[in-house]
Amino acid sequence: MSESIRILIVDDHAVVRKGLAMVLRLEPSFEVVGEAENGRVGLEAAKKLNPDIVLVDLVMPEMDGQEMALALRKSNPNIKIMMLTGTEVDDRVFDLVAAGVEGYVLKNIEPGELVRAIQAVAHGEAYLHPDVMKKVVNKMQPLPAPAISLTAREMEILDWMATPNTYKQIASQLSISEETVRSHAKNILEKMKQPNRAQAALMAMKMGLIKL
Amino acid sequence: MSESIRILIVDDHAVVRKGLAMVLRLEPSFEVVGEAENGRVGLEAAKKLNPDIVLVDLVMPEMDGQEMALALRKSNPNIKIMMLTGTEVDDRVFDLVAAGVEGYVLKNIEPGELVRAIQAVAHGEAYLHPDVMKKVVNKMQPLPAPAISLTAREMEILDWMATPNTYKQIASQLSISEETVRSHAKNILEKMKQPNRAQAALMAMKMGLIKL
DNA sequence: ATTTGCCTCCCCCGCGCGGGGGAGGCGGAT
DNA sequence: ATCCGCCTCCCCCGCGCGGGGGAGGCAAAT
Repeated sequence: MSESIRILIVDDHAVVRKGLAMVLRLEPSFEVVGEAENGRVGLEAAKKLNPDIVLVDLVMPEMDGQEMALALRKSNPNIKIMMLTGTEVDDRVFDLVAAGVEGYVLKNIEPGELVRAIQAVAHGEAYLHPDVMKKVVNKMQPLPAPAISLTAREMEILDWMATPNTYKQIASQLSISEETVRSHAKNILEKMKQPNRAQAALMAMKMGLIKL
Repeated sequence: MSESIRILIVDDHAVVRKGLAMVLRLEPSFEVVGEAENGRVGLEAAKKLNPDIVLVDLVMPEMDGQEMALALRKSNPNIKIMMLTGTEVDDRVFDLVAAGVEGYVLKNIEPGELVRAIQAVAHGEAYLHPDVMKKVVNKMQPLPAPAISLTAREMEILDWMATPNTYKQIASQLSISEETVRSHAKNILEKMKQPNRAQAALMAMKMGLIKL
């Protein structure tokens, strides 16, 4: 807050760059330090200028925003990345947030909101457009478990089946016979329609049945 | 937008309830239709009043916000849930968003922001406090891969190791000898320091090395 | 009181797999 | 021209595990 926020704008349309720059310069605490017309140029500019944050258009010729974001993340992890796209939420957003992109806004955002978004991201927060956030949150929700009803004991065994322990080891942990564990395991595999421990464990993880 | 947003407030502190109600009534499009002092009461009130959205304090006696949210989600999935907590972001937030809670704000939120958050959630968007969002996004990022460098071929084999196929089947798919697959598998397990296919597959999934 | 679901325990068989060894060809790096 | 990483292929051993049986006890539901 004490120092100004140094911004680099990367977009293939000159009009958009100029427009963004104009809007952002209205904010006294912002300093637009550079512009670039595609990912390749933007990447080099970012390395030279070392801005606090880069505003990157997702769709660009030569090198798009996705590639640039991944590359920049590797070379300069301290530079925050704010992704800009059209009104549609792209599925690439998952790869982007997974890659550590801090911000994601749509181009129809209101200037005031954009300013707040940039401030938030520059201060170490994450800012995702509501639509994007909703998509991300939805993605987190475990898949609709297709009618798999395991008993409490079976859930417990399933947890253990996702560990390196052998059935014998699991048995001694639970103070029951190995045969009992094998019995439960058989029922679990049948209920889950999985051929072995490995697949059952993977399926359980996908459905959120077991902790990661 | 045409109709007003009907709100139910659930918090164990009367002062907080009154304060919230007062703030929210200032917004003409809001209608506070009820208050409750704990989850159990709030749950019944919600079923009777069928509000558009419930503001729920996370920590309450008798039945806390988590329990209430899960129960309400089951009985009335159409009612939006906005969780309120102190200044600390609780780890339960993961279970909550996974359960489908649409909103999560801290109590030090500014009134104007709270109004906007409620409007956003009521309109079907998701609103998470920036700190919460950051935590959630971080959770999505694959764990920092601790220096596991697999060759291209090994990555390919690893993918297959996460499937139900036997090494023999994988071999025939790739048109190589089963022995070669076993060879790669041995190297992979050693590099990943995992005792078997199952653990390697789970680890690969956690690290985002393989698709879900 | 009978049924039903759940947990418990037992036997046998075959095979997929982990772990140990070794070896040859091929391409890039130096 | 030599070295080294990668991919390829081979052998043997032991055991963990999947799949097929069956059985008894106990509590809740009916």
